[in-house]
Amino acid sequence: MRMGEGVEWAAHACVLLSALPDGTGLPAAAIAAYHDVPPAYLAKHMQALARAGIVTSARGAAGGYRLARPPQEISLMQIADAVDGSEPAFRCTEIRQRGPCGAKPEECTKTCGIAAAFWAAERAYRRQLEGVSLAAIVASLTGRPDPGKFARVKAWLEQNANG
Amino acid sequence: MRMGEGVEWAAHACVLLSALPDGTGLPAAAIAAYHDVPPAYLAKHMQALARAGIVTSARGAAGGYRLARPPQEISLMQIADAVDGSEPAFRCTEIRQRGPCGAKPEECTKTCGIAAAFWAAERAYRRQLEGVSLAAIVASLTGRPDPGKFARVKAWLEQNANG
DNA sequence: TATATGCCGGATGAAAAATATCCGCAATGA
DNA sequence: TCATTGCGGATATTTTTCATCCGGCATATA
Ligand code: FES
Ligand code: FES
Repeated sequence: MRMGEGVEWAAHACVLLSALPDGTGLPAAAIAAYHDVPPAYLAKHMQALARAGIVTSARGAAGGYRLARPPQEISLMQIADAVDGSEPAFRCTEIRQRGPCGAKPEECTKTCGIAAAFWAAERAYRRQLEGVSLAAIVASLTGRPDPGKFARVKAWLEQNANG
Repeated sequence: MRMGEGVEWAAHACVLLSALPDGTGLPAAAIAAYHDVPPAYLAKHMQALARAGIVTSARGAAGGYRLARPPQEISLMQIADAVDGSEPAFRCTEIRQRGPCGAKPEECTKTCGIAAAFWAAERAYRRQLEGVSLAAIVASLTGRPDPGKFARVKAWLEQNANG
């Protein structure tokens, strides 16, 4: 069971966008350059974030991406859903209805206990991620290591942001 | 993020094995026929269950599979791990160390907050599945619909089991 | 011992999904 | 007008999953 690597890219992109000065936009190409990932592919993921309403996009010269909401109101779950899809990981194919002793459809009014257990576990997973906001992530990242780092990022942003 | 469909097969296979009379074994081909799934492929998953110590296998005439432990001591998590692998779904590629403002390795002594959040959610998922025993699944399945069903399964097993 | 049964593991192939790129189009500001 | 930038679709490449097959070995039964 593996999650697409685009989720890591998108989450870090959102962290970067959270440091973007108000009223400016950051082009997808700049976000890709910052993280050293393929620009065309990251652009796809940014489009997914835009469709999900997590970031807003402005086309044309002086355009780019910025967060659609304050970081407190963006959760990791929303980012992962936008990029990786929100379908359940466990897919029940109603195997209990197949074979020589298969249950008849009218006997299967309630979901199979196995599927129910997996889906309950996925709900626990989702509940956990819904409780982690982008703001909390940023706080855990910027607080620590070296104040110069934040300044360098800010300088890079001012050079590469539009607006 | 999707889980292999072999997990559903293996879980149902374990449910079936839990109804197997003591001292008998059920060949992989019989398990496949019971669920109407490709025999050769299910055999692979059964081998994985055997390697994980969830079922034991007996070769030769009158051989087959049976549970290695009582159903109370088998969890859905163990089955999923055996069949689908136990690697974390979220893979951190240390993207924070890349690009023009990348952090130096010596700054990255602790795991990135994003990866930590995803892995914490996966722990919640695992904790949930570890709490569901095969015995609980069987109870939720056999209690309900129709007593004749259980008898039919038993009869099928007696016809197809070895031992 | 001979034979049939049945698991084991590796090799192989087909199908699907993830990864990655490109291009034409529309929108926007200079 | 013209350069810039996001949008969406089409396409190509790589990786993973799904599935089958076969030779080898172990075991029970006759
Ligand atoms: S029938 Fe799909 S999990 Fe039981
Ligand atoms: S560097 Fe991998 S999740 Fe942050």
